[in-house]
Amino acid sequence: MKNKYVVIFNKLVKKIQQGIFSAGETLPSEHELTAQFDTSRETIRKALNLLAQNGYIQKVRGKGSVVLERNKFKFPVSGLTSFKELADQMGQEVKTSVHELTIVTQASHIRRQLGCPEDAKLWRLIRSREIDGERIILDKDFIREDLIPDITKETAEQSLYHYIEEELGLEISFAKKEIVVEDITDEDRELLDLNGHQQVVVIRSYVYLADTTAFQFTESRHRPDKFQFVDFARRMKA
Amino acid sequence: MKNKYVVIFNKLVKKIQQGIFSAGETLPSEHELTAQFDTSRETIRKALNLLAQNGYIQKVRGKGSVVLERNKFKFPVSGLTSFKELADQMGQEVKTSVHELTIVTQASHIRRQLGCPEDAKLWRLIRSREIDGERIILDKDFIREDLIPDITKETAEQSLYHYIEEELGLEISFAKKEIVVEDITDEDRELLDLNGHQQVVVIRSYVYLADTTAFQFTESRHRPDKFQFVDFARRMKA
DNA sequence: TAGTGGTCTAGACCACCCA
DNA sequence: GGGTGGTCTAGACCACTAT
Repeated sequence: MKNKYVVIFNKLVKKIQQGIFSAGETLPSEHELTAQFDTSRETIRKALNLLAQNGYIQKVRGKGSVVLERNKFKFPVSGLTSFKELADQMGQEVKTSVHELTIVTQASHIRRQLGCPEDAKLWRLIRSREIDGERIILDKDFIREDLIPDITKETAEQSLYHYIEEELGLEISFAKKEIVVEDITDEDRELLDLNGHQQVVVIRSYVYLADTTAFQFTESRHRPDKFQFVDFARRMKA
Repeated sequence: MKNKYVVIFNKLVKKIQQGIFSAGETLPSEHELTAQFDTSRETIRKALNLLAQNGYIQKVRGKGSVVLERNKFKFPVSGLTSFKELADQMGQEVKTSVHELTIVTQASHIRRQLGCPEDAKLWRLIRSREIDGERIILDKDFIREDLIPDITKETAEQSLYHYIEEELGLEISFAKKEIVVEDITDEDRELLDLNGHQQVVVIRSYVYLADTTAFQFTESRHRPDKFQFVDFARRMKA
């Protein structure tokens, strides 16, 4: 909350959410905002770029920054969100069960994908997520033990990301994801309430730290009727 | 190709693709690049931000811009890509069949979502996509007729986006997407080679022009075994 | 300590939109 | 023509990483 442009971004988000700036209208011009926040125009522009990237506004040359409607979709913040954040946002009751938490020394293909030493140990973590009394999601993680040394059943049941970012002070930076649909496995049958479904939606992701090291591979298997993914894509600009 | 930072971005991409800068190494420092390209540091930073947004590099404070590996996933350019671009990238033989191309005056719920006048007409376009001899994808579009007046069977079979951007000179800006899995309909059964599948992956999207007007709603229905979505998410920064 | 990227400033000129 | 956002410059100071 220190960066000036982040502070300004947050203030503008609040005003949009409160309806002080409402959809369809334009924000005050960059020049005006520069005066209001007593800063430079480039700083204002950084704040506005953040608003645009998060789908709050769209900038139109010669016209202004138009406030967009944000309600047609509920946005679970496109991209990097932990399961817990998502569940909290949805306001649903969620129960996580840890089925396996072990150290493995095999799985060299995953070790290679993560780009870590051949002798590195990996955590193997299997969790199911129960929402409204049904086990709907199966999360299977491989996590580098040399980077994240202490994982307990308790942290795995709570938020792993919170532990990594807050307690270990590591910064999670980006993730590559793949979404496909696959036939169910015996493991799915055992650990999920499939309700007759024969396929699951599989999200595979590699998660990277701020120093470019990959530390986690996750396979998240969702029952199709309870799966939703929302995305907000825009043409890339600087 | 006029903007200085875009030109620099393209030159750096080429060098990375040629392996002149290879994965794991760092690019020359911003200071150095400023001298090399005879420009200001902020301009170099814009080019580097583009590289980062497109997954070519990751910047690490105090260290440099690290070149990332780009081959673990094939990236079909996250976000806004037309079907034709995608198919071209994959190098697959694709055949598009137009099943319906009409003007509708009902469908007021879609008209409301698009935020267009109640009396506006909408194109209704239904196409199937055949890849390797199988009809795998069913695309159902609603398009504002007041913005895109002339759609022929031929343009619908070729690239609609090419027509909109190149011929009409409209700039497509961003899209909101939702991905879910649904049971098949009679229409799916009729127009797709489902190969026994009982569900399809449905991508619903609203597509916006640069002036913030929504002009298209698309429902793209994919046979699950042929569906893949790749995403490259990063923490948002300015 | 030297070098890196991150932020911030105060100007400038341009392309575009609208009255 | 006056206002808008888009680009670009030439500095400055800071936080971080390496050695």
